This record gives sequence, structure tokens and C-alpha cells, in this order.
Amino acid sequence: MNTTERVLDAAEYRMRRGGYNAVSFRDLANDTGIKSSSVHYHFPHKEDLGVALVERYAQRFFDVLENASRKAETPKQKIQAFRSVYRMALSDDDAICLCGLLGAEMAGLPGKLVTAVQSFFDANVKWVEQALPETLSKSDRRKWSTSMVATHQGAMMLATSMGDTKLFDTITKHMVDLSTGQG
Amino acid sequence: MNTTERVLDAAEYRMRRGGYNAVSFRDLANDTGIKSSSVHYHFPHKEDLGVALVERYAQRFFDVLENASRKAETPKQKIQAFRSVYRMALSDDDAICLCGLLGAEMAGLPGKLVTAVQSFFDANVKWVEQALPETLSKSDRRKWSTSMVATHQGAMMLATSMGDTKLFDTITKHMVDLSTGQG
DNA sequence: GTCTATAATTTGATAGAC
DNA sequence: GTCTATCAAATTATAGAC
Repeated sequence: MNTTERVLDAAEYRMRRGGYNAVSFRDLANDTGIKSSSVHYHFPHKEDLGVALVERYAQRFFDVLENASRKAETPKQKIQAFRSVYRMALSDDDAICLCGLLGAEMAGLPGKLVTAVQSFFDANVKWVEQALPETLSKSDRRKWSTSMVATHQGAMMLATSMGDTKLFDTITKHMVDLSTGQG
Repeated sequence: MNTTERVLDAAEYRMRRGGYNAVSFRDLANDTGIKSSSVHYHFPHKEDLGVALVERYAQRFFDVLENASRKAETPKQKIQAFRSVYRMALSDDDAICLCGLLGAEMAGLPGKLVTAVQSFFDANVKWVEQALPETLSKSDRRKWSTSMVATHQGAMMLATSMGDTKLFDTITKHMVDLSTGQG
């Protein structure tokens, strides 16, 4: 794998655990086996690194989501695909969503990062909206899609905080059940 | 007001915006009009400061919640009181919940802070559980209470990230409606 | 309780050689 | 692309005077 990607891997690991300010060029250098000045070659400023990281994260997220929902035909199946992608992000990496963490730190982040995180959430909400039954009103779709994103993000945070991954399962299943009329 | 409280005020303001690592002794000293060594007199280590801050935050939160739910008789009224306390924390201070932010950074926080944040969430979940109708099964009460906390935390984060406080209102009203059979 | 002074470490960042 | 060398600033923290 090329160095830029390896730096991003190290940065993602650290940032999804401690946040933006918990990542330093020196840590990334040690993680990657190069010097901090070489990390600066790939990402001159920390803000650049953050933006590249969020963009890669978003790209991957929607790639996986696209794939997971490929065979989904009903709204219910699509929502379940959405849930499964969040679930994988949580248990595969044993960390919360990068944008969930950065979203919490939003007021302390550099401008370009704020925009990138907002784009992720915007696309998230739009995706769920599009997946919901067309029979619902526009405003009902908004209500459900924003609630769905908020609940999934909150569930990740709460489950990780309490050290109980099952909490994520309980909460998000409940939400999906409610949205598909099983609650 | 005494200096310890003024330091905590400054710390809360900063930490609820940028997170644990966005707060420095020197910033707090400047905010409070004393020197950083004097801040250390009140809180020898940063971890102490963080714990004291979370404990004060939790105390105030439940004091306000107690007061807001004092006249509430029905489960619905109690849940609405819960929602209103989160809403006030968001709009009065124009920041998300201290523990919501620290919960997101959990994996990067010192041990005593982790415990303090967990206690806050634990008490949150228990409070909602206790407020729900006794007619519900124990497991249903758990499902609803954890979902309620997750959704409120997620809604705060999402609303702040998108710069749209109304998003919090829409999402949490939807959730409360669902829980009280209005959805 | 607050100050001055200071230490040890970390941080984001740059210049210039190879 | 990576290195050595270096920097200025910031960070947590302590010693000791007042």
C-alpha cells in the first residue's frame, strides 16, 4: 500500500478514538515508519489531512452502503442495509463513526473540515430519505431520515461509551422496527 | 463567584465545543484572569479538572431534570420534561452535552473521566426507564430508555453539526411522539 | 491563593540535502 | 519521497516566594 494511504489509515485509527486533537504528525510518523517531516510532504497542514480523511471515509461509507443495498428492493431492506453498514463500521473497527466524533467537536474544528463533515451528514440523510417509502409525505420522510441518522450516531456513541456493543443492536433494531411498522 | 467555579465555567465552555484536548490550562487562566500555575492550584492534574467538570455537569443536569419533572404526573409529561432539559442544554449554552462530546472521545480519555461519563449515561438511562409506563415490560422499558438517550444525544450532535437547532426539535419530538403512541 | 520562573515534552511546520 | 536538523509555540506540571 502507498504511504499516503498508510498515513490515512493511522490517522483514521487515532482520530476515531480520541478526536481531531488526539492526532499528531509525530504519532502518524511512528505508526507509518517514516519521519514527521515526511508526513508533512503528504499533508502539508493538519487541516488537509483531516479533510482527506473525511473524504476517504465518506467515499468508502457510501461504497459499502451501495453494495449492501444493491439487492435490497423494499424500503425495509434498504433501511436494514443502512443499519448494517453502521454496525460494521462499529464492530469491524471497534470505533465510532469518524464523522460522529468530528461532528461532536465541530465548534473546535477548522473550516474546511466542518464543511466536509456536514457533507457526510447531508448525504446520509438524503440517502435514507430516498430509501423510505414513496407513500410517505416529504415531511414525514425528513422526520424519519434525520431521526434515523441521529439515532444511529447516538447509538454508536452510547454503546462505545458503555462498553456494550449490543446496546447499538438493541437501539437501532428498535428504531428500524418503528420505521417499518414493527414497533 | 469563587475562582474554582469560574475555572470550571471556562473549562465547560471550551470542552463542550472542542473536546477534552481543546482545553488548556493557559486558556483557562486567561479566561479567568489568573495564571496557569494558579489553575493548577485548583486542579493539580487535567484529569481532576475533567472529572470535577463532569460531576458538576451531571449534578446540575439532574437537578434541572428533577425540577422540570416535578409537576409531571403522566409518563408522557415526564418524557417531555426530559426532552426539555436536553433542549435547554442545547439552546441556552449553544453547545452539545458535555458527556455526549466526551462520550465520543471516550477511547482517548483518562480512566477516571471514562467512569464519570459512564455514570452520567447510566443515570440518564435509569431515569428514563423509571419515567416510562409501568405497564411496559422491563425489556421494553430498556429498549425505549436507551433509544431515547441515544436519539437525544445524536440529535444534539447532528443539529449542531448542521447548524440547525430546529433539527433537534424535529427529531426529538418525533421520538417522544413514537414513545407515547402519537407516531 | 496567587504569583514568577522554569522545566520537560509535544506540537505543527519549514529548509535544504540526498 | 524521505531524511536530518531545526524552530517557535504550546502543553502539563512543579518549586518556591509573597
